Amino acid sequence: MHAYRTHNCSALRRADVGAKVRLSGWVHRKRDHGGLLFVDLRDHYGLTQIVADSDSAVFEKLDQLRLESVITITGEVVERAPEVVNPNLATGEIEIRASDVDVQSFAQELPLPVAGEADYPEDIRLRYRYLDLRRDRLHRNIVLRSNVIASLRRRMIEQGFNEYQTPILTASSPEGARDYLVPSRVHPGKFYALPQAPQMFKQLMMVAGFDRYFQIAPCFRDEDARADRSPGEFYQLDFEMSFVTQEDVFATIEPVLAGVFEEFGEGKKVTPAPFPRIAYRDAMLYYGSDKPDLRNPLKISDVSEHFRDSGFGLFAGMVAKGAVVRAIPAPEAGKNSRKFFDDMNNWAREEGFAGLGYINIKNGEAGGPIARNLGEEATKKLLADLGLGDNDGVFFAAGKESEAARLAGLARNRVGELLDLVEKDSFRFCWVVDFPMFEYDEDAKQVIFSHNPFSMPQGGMEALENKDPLDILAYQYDIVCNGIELSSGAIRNHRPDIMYKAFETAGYDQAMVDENFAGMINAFKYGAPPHGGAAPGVDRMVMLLAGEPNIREVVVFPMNQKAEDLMMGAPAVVSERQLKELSLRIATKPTQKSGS
RNA sequence: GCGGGUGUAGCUCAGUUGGUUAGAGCGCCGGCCUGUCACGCCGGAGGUCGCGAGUUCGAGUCUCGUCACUCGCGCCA
Repeated sequence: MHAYRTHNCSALRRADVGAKVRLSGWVHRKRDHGGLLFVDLRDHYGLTQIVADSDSAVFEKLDQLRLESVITITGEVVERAPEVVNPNLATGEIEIRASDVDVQSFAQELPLPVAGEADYPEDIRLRYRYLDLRRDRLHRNIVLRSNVIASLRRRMIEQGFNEYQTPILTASSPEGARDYLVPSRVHPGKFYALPQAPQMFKQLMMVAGFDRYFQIAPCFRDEDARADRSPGEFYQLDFEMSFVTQEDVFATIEPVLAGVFEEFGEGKKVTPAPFPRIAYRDAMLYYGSDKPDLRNPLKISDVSEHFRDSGFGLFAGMVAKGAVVRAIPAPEAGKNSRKFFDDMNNWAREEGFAGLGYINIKNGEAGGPIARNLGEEATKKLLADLGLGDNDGVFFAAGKESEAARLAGLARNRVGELLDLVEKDSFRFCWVVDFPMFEYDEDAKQVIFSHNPFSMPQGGMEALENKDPLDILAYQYDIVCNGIELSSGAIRNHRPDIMYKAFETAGYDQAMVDENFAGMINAFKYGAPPHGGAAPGVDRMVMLLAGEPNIREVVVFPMNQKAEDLMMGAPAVVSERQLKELSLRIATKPTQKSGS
C-alpha cells in the first residue's frame, strides 16, 4: 500500500465499500460524540468523513488532534445507513472506519479558522495567506484562475498565435506609470526597470516578422491600488498581430474572450461576437463613462436645448455659458416618495457635485421645482422627447460637459442599482472605439496625447497635417465587460514619419523621440509591418468569472494596498554589503512600522 | 499626497444621554455525550475598548492628534 494514499479525499463512492484504503489530508472538522468520533478529512480534491468508535485504538489519537493537523489514515470503506447519507458531499454515501492513524504534522492553534465562511481582517488573511488559501472559496478561485489561463493559452494557440517570453529586466520608459527600478551592480548608478507591459517588445516582435505574438505577461507598475487593481504586479493576455485592421483584431480576440466566459461563466449569458462597438463620444454621452456597463438598460440623453432661454433660470444661465444638461431616466421612480429624489440629490452633493435636479411624474402629473419653473408646456415637451411614462422620474445633471457627463454616468449607475434594473447573471461586452488622439491640457495650456502616443491616428499623415488636432481620432480601443475595463489596445503607428509628426503636434521634437524611444523608432526604419493588438487583464477576467468584487481574491499571493507582502515581509531593508555592492546609499531612514 | 468608512476578547459583532464589575456568538481549555456532518449539553479562561493627549467628579462613548486596515480621488501611455 502507498505510504500516504490510495485515493484522494473526493474519490470514494458506494462501489468502493469493503475496500481497504489509505487517505491523507488535513483535519477539517471534528465532531466528538463521546463514544463516537467523526473527522472530516480534507485535501485539494474534497472531503471524506472518517469515523472511529471509542473502543478503537485510534480514537484517542484522533480525539486529541487539533484542526488542520495533517494525518494519514488507513481503514475500511463503509456504507452509510440511508438516513445518515450526506447529499452535500461527493463522498457522502460512504465513510472510512479508521484502523490506523499517522500524524504527519501537528497544527498549532490557528490565527484564522479554515472551515467556515466567516470574514477575517485582510491583514491577517494576507499574513497567513497559506491558511486562507486552504479555505474553499479562495482555493476554488485560484484553481479557476489556473484553468482560465490554460484555456486562454489553448484558444490563442488555436488562433495561430505563438507564446514568446520578453525581458523582465529592461529599460525605464518616460511614458506611463512610475517604474519599479532595479539597480545594476555592474554599472554603478544605472538602473533596469521592470516592464509596465511588454509593449515595445511585442511591437519589435512584429518588426522581427513573427506575425502573431501572445504572452501571459507579468506587468509591473508602481501605482496605488484599487479594488480592481493590484499594486505592483498583475498579468495581461498580451497579444499583437501583423497586417491587420482594427476589425481583424476584434474578430480575432472576441471568440477567445466570449469562449472563455462561456466556458467558465457557469451558465451566465455572454455577449456573442461581434461585440457592440461604441464610439468614445457616444459612450460619454449615453453612459457618462468610457467603460459603460451595458447590463444597465438606462441611457442618458442631452437635453440642453430644452433649457436654453427656459423658465428654469439656473439651467438656462448655465446653458447660455456653454454648459450642458444631461437627463437620466428613472423608470417607475415617480411612484417613490420625494425622499428618493432628495436622497439622490444629497448623494450627488456628497460626491462633490453641485446637485442633481429631478422631475417626478405621478399619474401623468410632473412635479418638483424644475417642472414648476419650466412651465407646463415646456415640461410636457421635454418629457415627451424623453419618452417618459406616467409614473417615471428623471434626473438632470448640469455643468461643464465633462463634469455633467461624469455625474450623469454615476447617477445612471446608482439609479440602475436602486431601481434594481441592472441585469444579473450576464457578461456584457463592448468595444469603446474612436478615442481622441489628442486633448487640450488646461493646466499646461497645450495639446497633449490623450492616450497612447504610439497609436495610429485615423487618417494618418494627412489628418495630422490638415485637421485640428483635437478632431483627430485614433485607432485606439478599449474592451469593457460589465463596466470594467479589461483592456486597451490599438493599431500602432509603425511609420517613423507619422510618429515624428504626431509627437510634434504634442509639442515634442524629433530629438526627444530619438532619445527616448530609440529602440522602437530605429526598428521602424528597417521595414515594419502595420500591426496592432491589445492586452486584456487576466486578473480582472478571473475576478469577473469568480464573481469577486476584489482583485486580491483571485491572486495567490497578493500584496496589500500599500504594496507590502505581509507574509514574506517585502519590501525589506537590505544589508549594507548589498547596498555597497550596488553603489547605493540610503538618503532617508526607512520608515519603521509601529509594532514590527 | 487628499477625502470617506472602520478599529471593543484569537475572530465576528453589541454596548442606550458620558455613570456601578464592558457583553453575546464562534474559537480555545476542561467535563459529559454512539450517527454527527456549522453535532449537542455543562463549566472555565480570555479585554491597554488601536495608540496618545484633552474636556469632565467620571470617557468604550465627547474633542484633537496619531497609527492600522479598507473604499474612493489624485496616479494608472
